[in-house]
Amino acid sequence: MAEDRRTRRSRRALGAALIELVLERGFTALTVEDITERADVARATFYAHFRDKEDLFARVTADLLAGLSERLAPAVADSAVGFTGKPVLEMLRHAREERDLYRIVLRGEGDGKPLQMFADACARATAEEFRARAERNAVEPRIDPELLARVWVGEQLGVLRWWVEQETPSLPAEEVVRMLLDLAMRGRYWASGFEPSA
Amino acid sequence: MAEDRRTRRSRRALGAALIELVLERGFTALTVEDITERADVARATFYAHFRDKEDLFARVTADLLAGLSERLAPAVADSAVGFTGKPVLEMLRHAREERDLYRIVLRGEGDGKPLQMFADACARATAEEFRARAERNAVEPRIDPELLARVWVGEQLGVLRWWVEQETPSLPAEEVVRMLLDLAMRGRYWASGFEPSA
DNA sequence: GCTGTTTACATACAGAGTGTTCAATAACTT
DNA sequence: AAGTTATTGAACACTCTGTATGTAAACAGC
Repeated sequence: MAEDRRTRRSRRALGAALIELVLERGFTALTVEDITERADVARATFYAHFRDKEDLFARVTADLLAGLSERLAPAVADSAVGFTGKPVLEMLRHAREERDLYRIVLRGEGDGKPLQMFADACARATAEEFRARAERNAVEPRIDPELLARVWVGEQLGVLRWWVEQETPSLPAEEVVRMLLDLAMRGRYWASGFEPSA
Repeated sequence: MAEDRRTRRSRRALGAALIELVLERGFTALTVEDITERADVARATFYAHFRDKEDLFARVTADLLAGLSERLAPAVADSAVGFTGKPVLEMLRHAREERDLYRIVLRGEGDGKPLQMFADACARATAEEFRARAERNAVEPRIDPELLARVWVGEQLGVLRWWVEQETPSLPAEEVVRMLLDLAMRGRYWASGFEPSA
């Protein structure tokens, strides 16, 4: 008794319909009936599975996050310190496969709650990592770890959003990671070949 | 016949009520009646001024943006090249004064449209600036200007969001700007006192 | 102050969407 | 094949929306 096939069919159809429609019209503009109609499912069936449309959206994004962390686990274990590298590359690949959903989430659809929660979680973890490094090396960091974490996360999300919004990516994932690493190590002014101005 | 005092009173009360309530319950959870009740205004009056709640929100944020660019104009003129400096400092000060609204916008409330539009506008302008610099110095940039722009904007917004969300800022605006400048010039690894890892 | 104009108000209304319930039917599992 | 479980369409009360009123109040200019 793994799971009834009808249940799976309905759930998947509704999830897929939601993604399609959010891309077309935006989350708030949608009605439950819009979704069930696209999914070719009765409205009553929707409520048999989900409380409301935000519930459906929450589950879809939760699944995405689960898929991401599953893929990230080995990469993170590899690169020990410093996230910019294998983990980021793996995330870009994941984003390429699930581009539609990434677009939706990164646009902040659905009140932006999933996005903000993800960003905050990343920032907290990153800040902790930075603090741990400072501790380990017995250095007083000149840059506040909290701020550094926000810089890092903001940078990643900004680039990721840009990358998934392009029709056909102007840069392959590997190039993006290379540039980000370069930037992190040498700074922005150096990277673009100029001296600071003001 | 500058403007009827009643009109101003109603508009302001509704705008203020919206800001309060969005912070308390989030934009989508609000009804027009919630807003008019808080503003102590009849519901019919709301519709005399605004089409719906997104219209009200759009005007409130448009005013904020207008205020920002007004304050930014002289600072941008000063620092000629390179935004990270006076303009950013001025923005932080503006954010401190209008913290509630900044929180709302940066959380992506109201479908995140104002935020995304602002971010995209910044990114386009920044990318153009980077390209112009490369042109001017006749250098082939090792980092894609488009990506660099997204990095920059993502970084600014990430830090800004963190900064306005704190109850009492852990760092004064001047410190934040100093660190951002430092980061931009020397890179992240150097800044935190460590060598790159992977 | 008076006067004509403009705004605010309370109320009512139709329409859309929500979330729930129910009995009949269809699809599934074992 | 039998028993279980999901889907369906219909009906329901409810909330919110956006519009349209006539009336009362507040306003600007003289």
